[in-house]
Amino acid sequence: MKLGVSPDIFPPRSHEAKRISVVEAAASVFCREGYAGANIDLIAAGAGVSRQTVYNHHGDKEKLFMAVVRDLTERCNAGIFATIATFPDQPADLESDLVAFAVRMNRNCICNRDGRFLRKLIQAEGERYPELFAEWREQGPGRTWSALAARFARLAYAGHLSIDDPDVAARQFLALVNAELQITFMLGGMPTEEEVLRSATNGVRTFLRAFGSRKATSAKQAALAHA
Amino acid sequence: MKLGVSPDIFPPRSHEAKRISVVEAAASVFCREGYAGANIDLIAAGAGVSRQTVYNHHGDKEKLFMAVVRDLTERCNAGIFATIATFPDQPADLESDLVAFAVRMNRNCICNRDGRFLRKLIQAEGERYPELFAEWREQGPGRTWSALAARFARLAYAGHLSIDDPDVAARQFLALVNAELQITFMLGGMPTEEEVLRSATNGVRTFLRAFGSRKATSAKQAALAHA
DNA sequence: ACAAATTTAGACAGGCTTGTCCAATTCGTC
DNA sequence: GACGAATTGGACAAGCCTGTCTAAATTTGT
Repeated sequence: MKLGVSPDIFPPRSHEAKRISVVEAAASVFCREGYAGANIDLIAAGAGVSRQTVYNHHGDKEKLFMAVVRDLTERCNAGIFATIATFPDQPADLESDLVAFAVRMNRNCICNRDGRFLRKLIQAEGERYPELFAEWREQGPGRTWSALAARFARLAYAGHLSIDDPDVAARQFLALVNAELQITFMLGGMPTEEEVLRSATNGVRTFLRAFGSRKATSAKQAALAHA
Repeated sequence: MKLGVSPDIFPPRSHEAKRISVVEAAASVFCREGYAGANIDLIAAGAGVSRQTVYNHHGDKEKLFMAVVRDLTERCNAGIFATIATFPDQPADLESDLVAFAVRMNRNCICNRDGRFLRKLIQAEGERYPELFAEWREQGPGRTWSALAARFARLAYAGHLSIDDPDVAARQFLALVNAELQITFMLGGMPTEEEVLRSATNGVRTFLRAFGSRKATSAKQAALAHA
């Protein structure tokens, strides 16, 4: 075991660590250059690995691409469901709790590295690999919307919201809190913390104007009147 | 018809027709395969011309790509502003008029061939050609939102809506009426007429729950109470 | 119909990329 | 330290693509 300072930029890594490193670098290059434009040498260099190692681990370019997509899909879905678990089921202040939830959702799932990469790969190559992205579609957005809809339905049942169709409300919630980030997303950019917060704030405000229950609203107005 | 101008200013009609045909075919191939994956032979075949003609008209692959983007940007912006001109400034039935407007917007600008192609090119190559898409960004979304915001402000001033910030309302209107089409757009697909109508109907309903003026609402309720 | 411009098909060089092979080196583990 | 597995760098063939060139065929304007 070497105890001296290693001059290498890349410290020694295990077999599995290298496999992961290759997938990470591949994700970056596939996203930046597209599938056809991606260069295995560039990926190997990005991973700090020889080209042969890339082939040893993943066979060929297409298998590597699939590994990248599977990896991103899995991590993104995990992040999304972890974040949905933080939904404010018993809100202290509904508006600020929903804004905070929306910001978490954006920061942890949509704007982060994995989210942006997966979105770009889906947009660029989705038509070429239908079966690959069909899995994402069912596991990801489908279940996300259902889970979110269930949470909103619970809020409505508890009297915090007035919702006809929880599925529609869930989709519209996501659309609203991202309304001002569309352009940034389309160009693959990363919105600033301020932009995320502003979009979420405006979106939640509109969402509550549409779906806020009259009970909660009048209670709040009464509280304001008392003060 | 002849004005005695030098003939070389007027290229033969089929010359120009071929130029257009090449750009159209190029748009299709660039979108399907990405910039790096696009093949000039494929474009030439799609346009029904020889490869040399492609080079005669457009120089090289990059110039051809820029011509494609400029073409799509121009046509899309023209379509968007033509559609915004049909905004219901004096609505008979606000809800159904806004739904019809949203459907027009989707059908003529967002879901049509040019819209889908331009969106995909921006997503795939936007970071590689910042100056090219910066123009689109300013001429397109920026002006679209301003124009739409102005129309909503007028509706609010006339008492049909209750809006704090017309710019935010305009962006949220677009986000809401497209809320249920996101997945289809992401995969580059074309939503059915029913999907467009349903998304617009749900979106406008929520929009009006949030921004419908109390005057109009209470007038409607009064009318219902009278009946 | 004639002359000029345009288009075509095909060949071609040059460059780049994928994927393989191999000998030398390094790593992990005993 | 020693042994087997993994890794490296480089060379390599094969294929693809861009962009150029040419000579022949076609179209256009007059």
